[in-house]
Amino acid sequence: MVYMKNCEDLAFPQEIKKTKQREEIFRILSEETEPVSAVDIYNRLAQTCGNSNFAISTVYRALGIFEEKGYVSKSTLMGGDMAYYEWNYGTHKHYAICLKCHKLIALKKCPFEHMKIETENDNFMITGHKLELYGYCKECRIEDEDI
Amino acid sequence: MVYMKNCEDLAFPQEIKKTKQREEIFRILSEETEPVSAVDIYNRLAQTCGNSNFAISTVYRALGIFEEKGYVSKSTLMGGDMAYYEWNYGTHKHYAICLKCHKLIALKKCPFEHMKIETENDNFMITGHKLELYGYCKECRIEDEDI
DNA sequence: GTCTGTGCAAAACTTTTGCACGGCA
DNA sequence: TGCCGTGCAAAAGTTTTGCACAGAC
Repeated sequence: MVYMKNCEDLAFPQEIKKTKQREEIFRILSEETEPVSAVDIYNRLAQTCGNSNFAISTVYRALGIFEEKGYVSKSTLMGGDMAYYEWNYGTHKHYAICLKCHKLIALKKCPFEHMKIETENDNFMITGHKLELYGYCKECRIEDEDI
Repeated sequence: MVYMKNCEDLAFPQEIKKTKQREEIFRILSEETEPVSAVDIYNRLAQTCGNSNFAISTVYRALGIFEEKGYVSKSTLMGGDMAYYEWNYGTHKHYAICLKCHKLIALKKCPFEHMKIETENDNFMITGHKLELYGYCKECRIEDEDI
């Protein structure tokens, strides 16, 4: 995990070789406040750089490197079949996902920060976790009073 | 969510039409104590019933129905690209996943049972959640002292 | 007959891989 | 030269879909 003092410190990681493509992918990830899929990134590249010389495999490969070095975290939202990627700003984030409109709402803080969790035999060393909440956002509850 | 008093109550759900294929899929799910993939189920069907007349699409369709009615929960473990399915015994389960040997270890209880979680605008109605823990199990820590 | 579930094959979709080329030290 | 990243196409793997048929009511 890479820790930074604040968002202004955000820069392309030194340990990863810079290329035009990786810089663009980094820019998109760093501008984004929500997890994005590889295809999202690819489409956004097509918009900004013309539908020119970017390959989807380049996106996957760059994301793979970023993830391997701990700069990006990968997750599968809503048990879906596509992976979403998000730049790691030191502290991780969790989301609540509206079951109706699929909007993501960030949690104020990680509920596990100071929590002790017991596994079956109490002999598991926990190093990380993933959490997703499901439910209904304010707007969807107002629209549909059954909820 | 379907609540049952205990495991002996476990029976094929009345609201779903019984077929030979669905009963077999149900049996495999109910015998299994860990999440299984559609392909796992398919292979186990091939073993028990001969490699005869079962189609993988039948497995997916049955799982889809079970999930839709709330009897089965689907998840993607370890950010992988395959979905795993598990029969819902009323109370849900969480797992700790060993990053080395990939073994699953069940949590003693859900850490969210009585927890209040705040979202950004405090206007989200939480109805469910998914949690995965990562780390190292006892055996893998002993084998590899670096951990 | 009607309805629903199924097997089979094909398609769709996400992700990975092989390979040749291009840029750069 | 050697190395690494890339584009392109093809492949792999998971999941879905179309269609005709079989079985139940």
